[in-house]
Amino acid sequence: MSDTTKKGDGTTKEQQPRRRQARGERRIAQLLHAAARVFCTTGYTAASTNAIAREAGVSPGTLYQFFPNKEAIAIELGDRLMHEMREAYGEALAPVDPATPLEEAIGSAVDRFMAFNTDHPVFFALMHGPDIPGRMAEAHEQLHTTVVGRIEALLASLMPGAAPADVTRTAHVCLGIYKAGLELVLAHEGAERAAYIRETKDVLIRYLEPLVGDRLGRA
Amino acid sequence: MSDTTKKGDGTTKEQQPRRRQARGERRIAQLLHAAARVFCTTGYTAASTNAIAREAGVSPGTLYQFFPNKEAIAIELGDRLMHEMREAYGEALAPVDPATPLEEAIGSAVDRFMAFNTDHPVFFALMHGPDIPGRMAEAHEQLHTTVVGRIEALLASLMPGAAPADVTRTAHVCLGIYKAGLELVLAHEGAERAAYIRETKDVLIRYLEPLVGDRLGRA
Amino acid sequence: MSDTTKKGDGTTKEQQPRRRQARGERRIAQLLHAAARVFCTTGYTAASTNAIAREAGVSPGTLYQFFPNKEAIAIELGDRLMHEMREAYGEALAPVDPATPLEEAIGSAVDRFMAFNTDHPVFFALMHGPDIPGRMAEAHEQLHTTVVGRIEALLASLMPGAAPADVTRTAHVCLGIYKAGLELVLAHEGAERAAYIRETKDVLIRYLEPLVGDRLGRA
Amino acid sequence: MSDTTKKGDGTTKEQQPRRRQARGERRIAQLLHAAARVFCTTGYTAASTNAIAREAGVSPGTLYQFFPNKEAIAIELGDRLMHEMREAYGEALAPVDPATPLEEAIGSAVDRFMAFNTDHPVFFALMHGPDIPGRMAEAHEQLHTTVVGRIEALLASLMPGAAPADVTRTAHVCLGIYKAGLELVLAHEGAERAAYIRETKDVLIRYLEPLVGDRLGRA
DNA sequence: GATGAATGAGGATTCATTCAT
DNA sequence: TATGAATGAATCCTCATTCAT
Repeated sequence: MSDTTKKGDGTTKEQQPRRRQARGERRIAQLLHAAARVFCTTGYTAASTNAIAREAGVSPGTLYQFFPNKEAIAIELGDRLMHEMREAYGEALAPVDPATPLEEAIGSAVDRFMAFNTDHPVFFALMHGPDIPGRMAEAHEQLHTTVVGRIEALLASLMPGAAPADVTRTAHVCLGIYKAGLELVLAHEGAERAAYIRETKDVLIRYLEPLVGDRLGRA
Repeated sequence: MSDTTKKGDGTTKEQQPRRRQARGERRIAQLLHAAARVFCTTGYTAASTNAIAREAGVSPGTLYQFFPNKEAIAIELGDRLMHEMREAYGEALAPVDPATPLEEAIGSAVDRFMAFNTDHPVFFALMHGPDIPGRMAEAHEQLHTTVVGRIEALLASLMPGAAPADVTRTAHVCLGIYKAGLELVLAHEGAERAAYIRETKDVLIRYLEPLVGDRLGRA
Repeated sequence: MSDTTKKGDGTTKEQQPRRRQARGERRIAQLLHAAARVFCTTGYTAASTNAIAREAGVSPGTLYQFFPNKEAIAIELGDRLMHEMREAYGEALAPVDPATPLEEAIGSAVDRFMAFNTDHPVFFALMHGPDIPGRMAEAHEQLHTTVVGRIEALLASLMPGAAPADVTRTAHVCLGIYKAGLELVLAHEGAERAAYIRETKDVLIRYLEPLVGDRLGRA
Repeated sequence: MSDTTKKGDGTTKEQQPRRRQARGERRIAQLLHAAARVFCTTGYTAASTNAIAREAGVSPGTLYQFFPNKEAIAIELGDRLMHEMREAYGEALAPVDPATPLEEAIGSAVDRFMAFNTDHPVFFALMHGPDIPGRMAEAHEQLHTTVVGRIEALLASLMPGAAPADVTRTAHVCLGIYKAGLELVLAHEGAERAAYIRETKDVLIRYLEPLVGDRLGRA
C-alpha cells in the first residue's frame, strides 16, 4: 500500500523498476496460483476470470493489468508448470541412457510425472484434450506442443533409426496414453490409484517395447 | 423405432396420436442432428441450447418442448447413438468366440468403432472426458457407464479367471486408450489417420495380450 | 449512513476504499430508488430486474454487481425503509405512555404511518400480502416479521396482562387492518383519502378499545 | 372419443348443438376446476395457462378454444364462484331483518363466508388485493365490484339514513377487513384459525356497531 | 498499479398465445 | 373440437472485458 507513495519526489526512477517488477512478480504468482486453484475446481472452460481474481483477493481490473485475457493466464501457467517440471524432474525428460532397461526408464518417468501431476492437478486441466479434435485452445496448444516435443526428444534416443514422422506419431500416442492414464489416476485414490499407475506403465511399456526392441539389454 | 411395442403389453394404447407425434418425432430427430453438429463444432460444454435451436432452424421454445435442458439432449443423443451402434455393429460388442485370435478380435472391433465414430463424430464430444477428473456431467456419465459395461462384458469373456475389479479397471484402461486413439484419429486424415488406427490397435493388443494369454491359439 | 462505526471496534478498517465505495453507495441508492418506482408501478411479483436496471439507467450487469437477485433488492429496500421510518417517526412505535388516551395514540400512529406510506408507496408493494396465504417471499417475510414485532412490542405495553399468543394475534390483526386501510387510502385522493384514514383509525380504535379497557383515562 | 364419429352421416345438425354445448360445458367446468387448483397452488400471477391445461388434462390449444386468455379464465371462475355463493348462502347477503342483533348478523355472515372461502380457497386468490393500489386486473375488478355491491346492499339496510358515499366507503372498509381476516384465517389451522375468525367478527362488529347504533335491540 | 464499477451480449429457460392438422 | 407443435419476446443471471478514479 505505501510502497511508492508519500515520498513526495517524482525522481526515484532508477530503483523503483526493481520494486515494481518484484511486486508485479508477486502479483502474477498470486494470480497464477489462484487460477490453478480455480481451474482445478471448475475446469478451464467453466473458470471465470472474476472467480480467479476473487480467489486471488484482487480486483478484476488488477488481473487484466497482468494478463490480457483468460487464455494468457492458462498459457503462462502452463509455461511455469513446464519450467517447474523441468527443474524438479529434468532428467526424467532427458535422453535416456541406452543401458537403462525400458521398464525402468518408463517406470521412473511415469512415476515422476504422475507424482508431479498429482501434486499439481492443474496440469490435467491444462492438458485436458480439446473439446473438438484437432482444434485446441491456444493455451492447450502451446503446452501440448512443448510436451510432445519433449517426448519426441526422449523417444528419438530410444528409437534411433525411426523416421521423424513415426517418432512424432509415437510421441502423440504416448502422450495420449499418459493423459488417459492420468485421468484415471486422478479419479481414484489409494490402492486403486496405484493400480492405475501400474496399468499406465504397462500400457506404455508394452506399446514401446517392440518399437525399441533392438536396445541393449532387451534383445 | 418401435412406437408401441416396447412394453410388450398387447393393449397398444396411443393409436390416434401416432400421426400427431410423427411431427414431433421428426423435430426431435432434427434437433438431435442439430445438437450433434453443434457439439462437434463447439464441444459439449460450449454448446448453447439457443445455438442448437438456431442450427435446427426452430425457436428456443420449440427445443424446450422436447427437451428439458441441454443435458437431456446429450443423454438422448447418446442413447440413440448407442442404439444405432448396437444395431449396426452389434456383434462387435458381443462376447468373443474363444477361437478368434486376439489381434483379429481387437482389430475388427477397433475398425468398427473407429468407422462408427468417424461417421458420427458426436460420439467423441459426448465421450470427451470430464473437465475435472471424477466429476462427469450426467450425459457423459450415462454414456460412459454404458460403454464401460459393454467393454467389461467383452473382457469378461477374454479374462475368465480375473477378479471383477481387475476387469473393471482393465475396461477403463481400454476405454481410455480408445478415446485417446480416437482423438488422434479424428485429428488427422488419410494415411496419417490410418496410421493412428493401426497404433491404437497395437496399443490395445499389446496391453491385453498378457492379460488373456491363456486363450486358444495364443499360448 | 454510518460507514465504519457499526461494529464499534476502534480499529476502523477500510479507510482508503471509502472514496471508491462512494460511487457504489450512490449506485445502490439509485438502484433502490429505481426498484421502488418499478415495484410501485408493476407490483413486486411482476417487477423484473431488467426493468429495474433500465429504470435506473444502468445495465443488468451493474444491478447484479450490487444485488444477487430481486429478492435481495426488496429486502434491502425494506430494511432501508424501516430505518428511515424509525428515524423519522421512531417514537410512534415506542411503547406508549399509559396516560395517553387510546384514540390519541392510535390516531397519531396511523397518521404518521399513513403519511410515511403515502410518501413511500413502495412500502405497500413490499407489505402486500403473499399470493398464497402462509407462503411469503423472503423479502415480504422479513419486513412483515419486523413490523409485526414492533406492533407486538407496542401492544404489549397496552395489554399488560395478555398472553403472548394473544398479543401476537392481535398484532397480526392490527397489521391486517392497517394494510387493508392503506390499500384503500392509496387508491383514493383528497377528501376521500382522508375519510379512509379516519375509518382506518376508527376500526383500530374500536377493535383495541375493549382489549385495553383497563388503561388509565379510559375506565 | 366416440361421441359424434363413425355415424357416417353428415346431417345430424339439430341434435348436435346440445351435445356440443354439453361437452363444451363439461370442458369449461373441467378447465375452471383445474384453474382453481393451480391458482390456489401458485397464486394467480404465477399460474401459467399451460399449467392449467396440463392440470385439466387437455392441450393448451383446447384451453384457448374456450377462453381467450388467462384473465378470462379468472373472470369466469369468479362469476361461477359468485353464483355458487349466492346459491349456497344467498340469504347471508340478503338485507338483514332489522330485528336481528348486529352481532348475530355479522357473526353468521362471517361464518358463512369463511366456510365458503375455506372450502373454495380460489376465492382468496381471485380477491387478493391488486399489486398496485387502485389498479386491479379485470378479473379481480369484476369480482371485487360484485362483492362490494352486495355488501353495499347489505349495509344499506343497516344504515338506512347514511349517504350513499358513506355506505360505499363502509362497504370497502368491511371488505378490506374481511380480506385481511381471511388471509390470516387461511394461513392458520385448527384453534388458531378459529381464533382469527373470532377476531375478524369482532373487528367488524365493533366497527359497524356505532354506525348502526340506532337499530332495534341495540339502543 | 490497483480498484471496483460498468458494460452488454449471451446463456438457459418460461410462457401466453397461435397454428396446422 | 382437440391436439400438440411452434413461436419469440421476456425472464433471470453470468462473464470477459474495459474504464474512471
